[in-house]
Amino acid sequence: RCENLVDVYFQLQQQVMAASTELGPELLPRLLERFNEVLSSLVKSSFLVEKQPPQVLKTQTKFQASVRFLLGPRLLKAAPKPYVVRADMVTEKQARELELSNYSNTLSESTGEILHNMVALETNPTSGNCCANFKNVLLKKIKRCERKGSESVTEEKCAVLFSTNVTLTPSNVSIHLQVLSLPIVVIVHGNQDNNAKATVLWDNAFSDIDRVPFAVAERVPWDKMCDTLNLKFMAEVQTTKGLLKEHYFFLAQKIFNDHSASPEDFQSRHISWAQFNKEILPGRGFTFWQWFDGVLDLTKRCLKSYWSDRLIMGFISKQYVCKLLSMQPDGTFLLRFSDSEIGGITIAYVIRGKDGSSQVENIQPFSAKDLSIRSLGDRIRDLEQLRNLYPNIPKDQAFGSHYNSE
Amino acid sequence: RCENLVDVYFQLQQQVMAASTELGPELLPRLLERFNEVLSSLVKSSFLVEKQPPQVLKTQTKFQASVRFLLGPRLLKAAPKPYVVRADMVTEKQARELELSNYSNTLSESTGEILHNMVALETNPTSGNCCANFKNVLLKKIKRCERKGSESVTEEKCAVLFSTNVTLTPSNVSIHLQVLSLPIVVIVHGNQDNNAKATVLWDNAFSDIDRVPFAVAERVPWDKMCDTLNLKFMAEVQTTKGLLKEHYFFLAQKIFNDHSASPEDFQSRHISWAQFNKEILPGRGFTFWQWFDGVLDLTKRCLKSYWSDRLIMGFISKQYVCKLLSMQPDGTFLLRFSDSEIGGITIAYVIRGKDGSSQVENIQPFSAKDLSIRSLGDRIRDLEQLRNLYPNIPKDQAFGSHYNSE
DNA sequence: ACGATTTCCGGGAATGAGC
DNA sequence: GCTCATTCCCGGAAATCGT
Repeated sequence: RCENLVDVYFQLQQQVMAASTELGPELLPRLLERFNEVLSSLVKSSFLVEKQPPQVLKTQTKFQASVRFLLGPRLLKAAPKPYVVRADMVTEKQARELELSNYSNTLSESTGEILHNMVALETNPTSGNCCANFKNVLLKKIKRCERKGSESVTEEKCAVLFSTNVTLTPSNVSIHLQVLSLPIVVIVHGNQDNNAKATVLWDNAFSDIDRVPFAVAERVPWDKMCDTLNLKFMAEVQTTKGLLKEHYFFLAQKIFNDHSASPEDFQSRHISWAQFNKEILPGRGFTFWQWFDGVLDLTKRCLKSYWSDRLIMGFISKQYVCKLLSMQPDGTFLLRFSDSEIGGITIAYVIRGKDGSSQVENIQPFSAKDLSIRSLGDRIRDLEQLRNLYPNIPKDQAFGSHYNSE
Repeated sequence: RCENLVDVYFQLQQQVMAASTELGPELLPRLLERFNEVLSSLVKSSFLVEKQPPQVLKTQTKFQASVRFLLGPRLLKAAPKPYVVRADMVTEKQARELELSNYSNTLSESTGEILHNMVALETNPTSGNCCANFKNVLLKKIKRCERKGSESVTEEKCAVLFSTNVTLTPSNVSIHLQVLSLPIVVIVHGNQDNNAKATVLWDNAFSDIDRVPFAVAERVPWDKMCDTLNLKFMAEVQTTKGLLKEHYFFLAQKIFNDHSASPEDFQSRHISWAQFNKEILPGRGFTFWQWFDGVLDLTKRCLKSYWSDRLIMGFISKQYVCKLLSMQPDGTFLLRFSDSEIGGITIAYVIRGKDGSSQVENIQPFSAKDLSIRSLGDRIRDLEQLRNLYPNIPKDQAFGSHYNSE
């Protein structure tokens, strides 16, 4: 597709050249200059990141990336010595300056050394793709920017700048190609992964297509956030069963810390980045996202099939569960994610005395580690006091297919 | 002490110089040359490794070492710019060549890059020590030698060569100082630690003082081995209670795989390196040393106090235990190290029926991990069938001080 | 003193080398 | 296919930084 444009370009150029005598000495140079501009911008925009580096990037850990020069096969046919593409870390500020200069600047200082960052731009003879494949790249160390106030390192976005100089074959024009990766959060330890993922999620979900790098809204409509959380949940857990209205309502209550508003009230509200992953949930030791990510992780690792069978109510408050279960017969239970513990799921069940009194109990939440020792299904089978999954499915019917053979 | 020798040397030299005219033109040059030799050898032998690098050295892991130039304070008083000592890995072969050349050669090729291997030789003003302190050294990668046949990388010995050039102040003589560390086994992963420790233990215990680097006997008298194991055991476990005659007998039976010889027979035997840590014990998946080191580790980590109270028979065969216990009353037990499992301790006890029949049981051995969950003492308290520690100490009396509060 | 950030490194798992 | 050797990297613990 891109090649066609080049063909058109060259045809046009030839026609102009053929008609050069007729065009007169004033028009011709201006036309030729215009041609150069067009070619240059065409060529530059055909230099793309094919495989993005990981957006949460850990130092001292190998990663992969690749760039592709779409017009390479067309314009670099007789490359004498292979062109080399280099990859460099750039800060958000550097990226912004590059963008402003329309990618004509070259990079001054490095913000972190990348090992094996020079790779030949090669045209694969079979597929005809002109790529530079960074297979063994590793960020040695990151130089952090000066941060203002409460900003944490996991809110800091950088990018990888891929750049090379090529000489186009027919015209012998030398051209500097540069392209930026998507924004990247650099971490040095797994304990920063959570927060880095939040930054990336927020950026990917709420940034405009053509923004100044890497500006993104500070607050967004809650229903957009819901969509984002839902997509993230389904992608992460690998399930087709998404979040439901009631789940969103519960999540809204949690993130806004508002237990009086109605579902409709929340619809029109806005949620800020601070509420999402900076402010600690009241009475807890973690943020909304840290909690939600814990649920993602637990569900992905241990509860995928249960969730997909809709056996997990999950996103529901303890109080509401209490209300629901207290009207149910003895041994009715349901599953909800722990509010107090990251990555925990708990079983709530009702004990009903002969006199009709009812009491709702919550079992100490299970972590992914617990469930890897003995699965949720088996644990449910073990517990005699559990009879029916809310509203009233006999537990063996609901969970039978998840029991492991004794 | 060393300084005194230098003083004597200089006095002697001055006397000779004073008498120079009397000595005549033939004698004087020869005397002076002799003086130089003496000074040189004196100076060279005052360059020492103060703190040895770890003899089991893992790549990519920081370590420390230091060298000291005893005559530094005496002979380098007015050093204009600080002298730099460098540290390099050398193979056994290189070490041998250095030794042969009497440390006059310089190193040709490196066998592994050491990071931060250049350190200033500085005289501490308060203590007056002239040292180069390698605080932050790290072996990046090791180049292995070609190995013959069944040799494993953990049998390969190298060393660190410390070297520097200094100019002595009074005489202005320049001199090249070199000194080798003790032999070192380089590993790349913790799973090689065992075998590397075996090589080092064997080398430290059985090498001659002045040997060609790093020659060591291939077989040694068993009683020397016993001493070595005993010293190692006490050092490692940090106990004053060493191994006993019966323990040596059991170890001999195990390592020689000979269950008919008497303790005296073993006394005169020789044990080979292969028997120590190359040959797999019959029917087991490990060598003698691997097993013994497992015992060391377990005892050091979980059983120090029990061993020091002599509550652990430990090194005793299952068969012999059976014989001992079967003549004891019901519930008599003792503790022995597992033969089949590395780093395991098992409880053997006797069950005596009312008819006088007896049966000796062995409890599934406990590992260090098991014992860190619940200690040995508490486990013994838990087990109702255990009554008296062999020969006949009530268990609460023997182990009472090791019980943890409930 | 505390939380944030980073370094250090043991050890499981994957990969590669040699047979 | 196995064993030996190495690389890769998670995540606990400790050190260090910043305030």
